[in-house]
Amino acid sequence: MPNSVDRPSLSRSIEDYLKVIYKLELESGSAQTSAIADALAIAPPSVSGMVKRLADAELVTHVPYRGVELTEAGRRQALRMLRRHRILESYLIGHLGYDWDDVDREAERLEHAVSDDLVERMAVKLGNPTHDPHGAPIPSAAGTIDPTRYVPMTEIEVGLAGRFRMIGDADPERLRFIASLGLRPGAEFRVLDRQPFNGPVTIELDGDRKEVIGFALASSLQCEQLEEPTLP
Amino acid sequence: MPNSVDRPSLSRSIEDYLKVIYKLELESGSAQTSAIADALAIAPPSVSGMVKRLADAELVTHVPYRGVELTEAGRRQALRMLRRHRILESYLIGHLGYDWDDVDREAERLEHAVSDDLVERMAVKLGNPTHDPHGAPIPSAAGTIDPTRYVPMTEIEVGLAGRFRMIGDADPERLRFIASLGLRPGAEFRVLDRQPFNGPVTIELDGDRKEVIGFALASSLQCEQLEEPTLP
DNA sequence: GGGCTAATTTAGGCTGGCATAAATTTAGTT
DNA sequence: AACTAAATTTATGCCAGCCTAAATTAGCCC
Repeated sequence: MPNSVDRPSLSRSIEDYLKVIYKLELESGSAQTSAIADALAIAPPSVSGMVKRLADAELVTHVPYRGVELTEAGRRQALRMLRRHRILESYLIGHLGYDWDDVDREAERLEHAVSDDLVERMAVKLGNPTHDPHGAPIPSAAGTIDPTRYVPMTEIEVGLAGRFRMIGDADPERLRFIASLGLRPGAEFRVLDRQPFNGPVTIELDGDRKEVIGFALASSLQCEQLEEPTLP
Repeated sequence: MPNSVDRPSLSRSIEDYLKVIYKLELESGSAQTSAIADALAIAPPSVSGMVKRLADAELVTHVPYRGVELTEAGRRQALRMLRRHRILESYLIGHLGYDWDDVDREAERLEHAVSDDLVERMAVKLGNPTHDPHGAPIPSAAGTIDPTRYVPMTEIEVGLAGRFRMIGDADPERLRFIASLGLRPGAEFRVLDRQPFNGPVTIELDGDRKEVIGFALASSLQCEQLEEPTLP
């Protein structure tokens, strides 16, 4: 019996808050009330109220007017949710015929309902993957996660090669579009051109195909830089 | 797109009420406030309140002090939940290694979260089964269900043969015990003895093994009678 | 450092879903 | 027909989570 006693079972709402706070901390270092409200599509005062409850439960620390930070317990729960979500996505795609772009909604609903036991059974069926089909790292059951940081495609210099690793976005239309370009996690490319003023990026794929990608989209594509820039 | 518009999405609580009311109607013809309260382990006044809401939503008709009856819409939703539950159980057992006795809890949690789409995908993977591993009929996606009525083991006369078809109970301990007797859905037996005053039933299994089963347990075993009683 | 704006929190309200205590109805005696 | 026990409903209240409107605070500009 790996589970200590009975889970206090966080509410669905709290689980969502923790997930969002984790992502915000990751992206911008801190989680502010309005950013949380935006991400969850609720009004800022509602966030203030919930933040108080989260702080009471010692899942976050809160400095008034300054934002919120996950405690160790909060981080553990957030990673647990992330694991659930990504294992679920992987399983739905691998064993139930879901599409790359279509799977997020379903995983979002299930992640609040599945037991840890079920998640681990799915993980076993999948061969305990470390990355999901979007290229995102899957936290381990113990709560550790691959800390690799990627760079947005918009920051790779012209002339250099890169490898597309992960798409943070979950919008099905964007995912479908990316897939239609032939960009799947692991795909290599070379940056041919980068327009100034947040302009589009042109890349070469498979050694011959050229694709032009808008700035907003390109900056959501997390990549690995495969060559060092030549010093001037 | 089989789904009309967007589901009004019943709350988890309402889904549970409808399921319980359906089962009570099936077992005893009617669903009374206290029976619902018992089944859901909540206080009777809470049921009164919810019944009002269910009646407002036209899922149920309510005659004060007399109990409650599903409307056509309520019945449809109840059968939808039953399908979810039984498809989920079947899938968890068939594809994720869950045990017969262990699966109910997990299905109970998931049935409120899965989409219709996912349920149908699971059904396809299972080959669109009509019965779940406990022998219970699975409603079709269209909302029809095998109307076969079985009789409790306690009502089969001494000397006659029967076939165990279905166990209504979900208590893991009871399920394990039944399994340990070698009683699986489909198993044939012959009633050797039936004690009066709600006494135990003795059956013969596999042509030679004798088992004595207490009244309470035996009356939860839904069976088919395989021979007609000889007229006196 | 005074004042503006934007972010945040407080105040007060609503709904769903539960509870307990008290009133009411039903049904079964006698 | 009246009484009583059990079932049910009404009356209130609580908590989680959301809302809007109003007050407060932080950050910045001049």
